[in-house]
Amino acid sequence: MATTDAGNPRERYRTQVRTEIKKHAWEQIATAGTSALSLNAIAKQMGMSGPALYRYFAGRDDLITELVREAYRSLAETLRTASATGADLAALAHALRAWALEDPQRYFLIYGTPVPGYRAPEDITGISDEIMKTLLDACTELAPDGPATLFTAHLEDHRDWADGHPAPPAALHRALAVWTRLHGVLSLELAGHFTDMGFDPALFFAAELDDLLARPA
Amino acid sequence: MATTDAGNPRERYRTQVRTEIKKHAWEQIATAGTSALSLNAIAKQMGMSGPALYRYFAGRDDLITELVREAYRSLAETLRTASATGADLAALAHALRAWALEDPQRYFLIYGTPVPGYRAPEDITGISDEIMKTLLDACTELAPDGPATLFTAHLEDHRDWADGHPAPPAALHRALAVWTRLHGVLSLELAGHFTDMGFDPALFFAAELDDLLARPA
DNA sequence: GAACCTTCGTTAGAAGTTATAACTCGACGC
DNA sequence: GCGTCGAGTTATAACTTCTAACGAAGGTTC
Repeated sequence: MATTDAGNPRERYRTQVRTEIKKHAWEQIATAGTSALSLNAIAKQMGMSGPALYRYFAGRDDLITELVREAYRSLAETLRTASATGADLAALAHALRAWALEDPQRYFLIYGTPVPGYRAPEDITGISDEIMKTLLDACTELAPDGPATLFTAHLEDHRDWADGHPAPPAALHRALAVWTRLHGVLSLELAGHFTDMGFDPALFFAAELDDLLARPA
Repeated sequence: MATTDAGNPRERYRTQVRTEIKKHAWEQIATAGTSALSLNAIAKQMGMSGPALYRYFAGRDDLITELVREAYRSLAETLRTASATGADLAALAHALRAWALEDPQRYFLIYGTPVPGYRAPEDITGISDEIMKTLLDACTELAPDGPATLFTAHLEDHRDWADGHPAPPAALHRALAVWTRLHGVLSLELAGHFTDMGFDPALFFAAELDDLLARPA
């Protein structure tokens, strides 16, 4: 929380209003979805009228981008602290699920339907790199090596995304599998595709996780 | 295409205009995303002004619901014809991927970020049941039985969603795994999370599929 | 202390959206 | 021929984002 609140009282007030705006924005998103986010409604809730918000955000897109950044930071921090307290891959996965269930729309803000033209700012991709790094750490720690397959051979030649991480190809593969499989279960659960199906999503998530932990590749 | 075009010329004109509206809507969605869909813009493209569209759709939500229905129907038909031509699970998976790549926003219309309050009409869940049925068929055909696990035991007691399908628990589990894992890879690929990572998404998809085909559980 | 200047919040307004109401016109059945 | 039904129109309300111009209140500088 020790974000740069410069001694300047003007600046301090400014950041405080910004965070209050974002707080209301998160509430709106959580209840009605990102598409229903309205600057006017936020302004009304804060007792000030319309265009005042443009002193704090360049526009709707800028606010949403800031929320995406915040979501990425929150996820990265969640996984970082989990990893720092000696969590293995399984604990990391459960931390991810808990974080996602805490606010499904926040999860979808990161991993949900993209807007065709939109390209995330550079600093955001940096945070996503950190997330990938903690995932790669947990995967290399789990099983240093594994059997070579067609895809691990391909990854050997295309490991730029690992950003110099010393993970062996099998760990790279496992990291990708963890990411996509957990996202597969999680996103469909959060989207409500499992409701009325009868089975327990938590058990299915655990089963997928067990499978990821057990297998060599 | 043999949808009920009643002999009534009035009715025929009506359905033709409806399909033309949907055609323009699909174009808008494909290029700018569902959130950017504008009834006004569609009307302008068709050379008629604004409120005329309300003769054909009750509103924006009604049009989108119809598009969702159409997307579900398209996917169900794609998988049905693939299955009818003797396709196994692998071919089914590749048909799914081809269908998704053909129009990513159409895929996200079904499996993307949900609107918190929204509940799909009854007939749509019916189509989704058919999709699940062809998936279950392919899974039972592939491996009639498999080892009992904790989750298969749970599925044994919660198989209402299979809707009376005679698939053994292992096949139920495999169907769920196929669904969620392929969705995991596909949705992240379509959302652009793999761009700039270097590896080939098609190879990763194939690797996940191979894993799904090889394993007993 | 007085003048200045930056920043905040305001109101007014443009351009866009969904959606409703009321009206006109044309085609079809009798 | 005439009535009815439906399609498309304009007008209007109630929204939205966002810009422009203005007033007021704060801190800074002389």
